[in-house]
Amino acid sequence: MQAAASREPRPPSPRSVSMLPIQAVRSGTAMPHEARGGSRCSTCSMRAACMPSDLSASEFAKLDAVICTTRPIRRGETLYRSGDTFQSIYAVRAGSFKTVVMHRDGREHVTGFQIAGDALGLDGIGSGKQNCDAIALEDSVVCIIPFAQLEAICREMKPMQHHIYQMMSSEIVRESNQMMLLGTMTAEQRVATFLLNLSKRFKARGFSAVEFHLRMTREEIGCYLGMKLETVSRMFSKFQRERLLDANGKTIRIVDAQGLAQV
Amino acid sequence: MQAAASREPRPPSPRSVSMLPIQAVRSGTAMPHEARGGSRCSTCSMRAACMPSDLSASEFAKLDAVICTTRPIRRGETLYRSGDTFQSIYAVRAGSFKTVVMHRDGREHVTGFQIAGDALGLDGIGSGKQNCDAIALEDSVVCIIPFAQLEAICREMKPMQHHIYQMMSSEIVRESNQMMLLGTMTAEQRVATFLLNLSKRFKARGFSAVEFHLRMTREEIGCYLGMKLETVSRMFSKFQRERLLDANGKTIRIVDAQGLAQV
DNA sequence: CGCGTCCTTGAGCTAAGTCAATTCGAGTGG
DNA sequence: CCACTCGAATTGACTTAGCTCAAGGACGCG
Repeated sequence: MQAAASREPRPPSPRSVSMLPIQAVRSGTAMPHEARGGSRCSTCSMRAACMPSDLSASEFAKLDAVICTTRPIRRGETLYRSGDTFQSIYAVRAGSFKTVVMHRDGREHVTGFQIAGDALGLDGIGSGKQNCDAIALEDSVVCIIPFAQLEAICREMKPMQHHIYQMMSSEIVRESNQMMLLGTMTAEQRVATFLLNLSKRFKARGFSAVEFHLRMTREEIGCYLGMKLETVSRMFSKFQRERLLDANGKTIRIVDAQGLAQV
Repeated sequence: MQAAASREPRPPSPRSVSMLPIQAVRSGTAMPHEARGGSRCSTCSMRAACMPSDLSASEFAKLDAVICTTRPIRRGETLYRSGDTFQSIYAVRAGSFKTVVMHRDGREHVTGFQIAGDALGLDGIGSGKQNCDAIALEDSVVCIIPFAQLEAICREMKPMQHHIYQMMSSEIVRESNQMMLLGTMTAEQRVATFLLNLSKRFKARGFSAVEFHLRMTREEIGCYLGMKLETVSRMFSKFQRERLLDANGKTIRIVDAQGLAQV
């Protein structure tokens, strides 16, 4: 329970590592911390989501030197667990995750779903320990960003510093909105808001805003929205009857976004 | 109703002011705090809450040069409003606040209560606009911390940089826990958790953990906990019947903290 | 000392939860 | 390729926690 005083074992010199190809992933096993190289931010398709837009070439080079490793996570496996020592933050490069907080009495709550381009692990900085479990909803890949090194970079690179503040602040705002949803909306409104929000995020990442595949179960959605899985299912059916939605299992087609918005 | 764009007149040169006593508060107001002399972080009784503990004297001096102004806010007045241009973050020096987010349809939700030592305004960094209203629950005083200057300081002062990350991360964790509360707990559990949490925070600030005065109405509590004011009232009465609590209007005495915890 | 705000309590209602019975569908193994 | 299995999803019937509406009481402030 007691937090360790020093939480960041100095990582090895970034420079030496970044230039080398990292050994291939061991087959089959899911060892934490296995990592592979060749992941340059400067060429990443999700760049716009993770980085400030106004970096110079030399600044990019510095970043590439630090964020040199990615890690594949299979569906159902955890990227980190509540209580793990915090060392790095992560960016989802491909796939998707859920973050789950657990109360000692076993109560569970999904605090968020992260898709490609989203950040993970920001909640660990405060206490030096991860505060939730991050679990892959499908086979996924994350970029590993050692936080101590990121902090150092931010001290030299103003746009990067500001960007990190913005990311954290945005997470605070996102959570405020979710609190509002949980505190004031009906089940119907929550589900509608959830779908529209997902749609917007998919669109922002270049996917279809109208038709998409849910990676999570009804139960996980319910756990995120503060309701039971049966209620989620009923709302899906209801929206379908009202011609707002076309839901076929996990495939969702939004028929009337405006209608959904004013539920 | 319409928020003014900026309600913070650019403070005069920090250096000149920080050494001078700040002008007296307008007559009539009964400001509930000690001497209004220079607002130096280095001598502030709430220091431990706002600052890293390991600053050198010269580092303190730099901070004192930036965080030079305080602002009194009367009960019911707003420190900032949703949509205001973000410029500064704030530390509550005395008194207390609530933060309220509002949905376009008029739905309102209280996202937090802040007491002395707490930070305000972290949610504005992301978008450059304040995301909620901050309203004083009693006559209060805040320290104004211009964010651009704070960022500059953080680039030079590693402990301060880390401290800001920690504060923001802790806010994310706090909100996660509140989401869990809203998503999974019964009304009874929410109220018990709320009271114990307040108690803990008062204790951490040197006030009694057992007996305290609520600054907010039942309605505001309900709005924070996602329930109606009548339900809040009923839970107070229930706890009183069960000898867990002694509630007399806004004065609360916690009789059986352990009992409350396992409700 | 009178008025408005806040709080308490009761009675009945309703949205969402619980429990249960099918149905669907993606994998798995013969 | 089909049968089988097991988790996921849907739907219905019934229950209940918390909401709504209403009335009365307490308190604090001008």
